[in-house]
Amino acid sequence: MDACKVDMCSTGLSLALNYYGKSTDSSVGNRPRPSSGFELEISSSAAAAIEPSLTLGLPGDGRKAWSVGRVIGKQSSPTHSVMSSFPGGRPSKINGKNDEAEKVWPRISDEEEYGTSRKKLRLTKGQSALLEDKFREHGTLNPKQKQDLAQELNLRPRQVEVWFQNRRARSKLKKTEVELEFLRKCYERLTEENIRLQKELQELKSQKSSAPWYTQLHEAAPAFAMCPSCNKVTGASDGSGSGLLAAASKRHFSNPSANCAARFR
DNA sequence: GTCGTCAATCCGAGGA
DNA sequence: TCCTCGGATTGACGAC
Repeated sequence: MDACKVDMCSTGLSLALNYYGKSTDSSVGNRPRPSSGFELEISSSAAAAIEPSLTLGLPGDGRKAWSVGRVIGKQSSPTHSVMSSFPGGRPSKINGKNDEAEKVWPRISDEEEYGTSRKKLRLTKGQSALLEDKFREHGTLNPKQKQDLAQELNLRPRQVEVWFQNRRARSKLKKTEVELEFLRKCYERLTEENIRLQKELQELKSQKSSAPWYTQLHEAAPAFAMCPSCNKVTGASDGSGSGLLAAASKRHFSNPSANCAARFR
């Protein structure tokens, strides 16, 4: 697992972007648990207004335990073999090149479904376009819609189902990539902000230590205020702590993660 | 138990 | 030859 982490000392915030690499090992004997995706972890050491820990996991939901690699040459189960869409001996090309006229809703006959070699079906542009349109309308199809669409495209319902399944998976992947890019940018912004705040804090600290004693006294004044009605000297009413640091952090840190979080809404 | 969906993976086709 | 795309398979899981 790769991870990058930044501690925002001045704010008590800690950020970690974890990447869980994709496991390709699908050995049956010692089944690993492939888990892949990105996870942004925002945690706060301060028991303050920020959520103690926020984890954004991508893309797996942890539901899947593992998957066993396919056995080459294995015939699929009866239910699946009926649905199989790699018919043996089916020519994918005519005269070495796909003929557009022939490609209009190519039909696969039943006997072609049980062949030995695995030929890849390529959907025509028209078929793909229609499938895309339907996908934009609804990400999943009910059995009736599936049947109708299959009929319209001259495909088997199973092929339509598989197409939607793959389409969902790939669009999710795409979305994950976009989110990852956003999180990276967010992370970079927060890192820069953190560096800037640290620098500013240092400057303020050095200013404070080098200032004359009466200036320091003046800056500390908010801790002791005069009540306008009773003219008595009292402690600061909001109890928000010592002037310099509190003011500085109030002025410069107004929830830096808010901008990033807002964009997820 | 059946069905639908998902994650992981395979693997043929085609382009660089 | 390598890489990417995309259609297909498989097994797990949840809902019913």
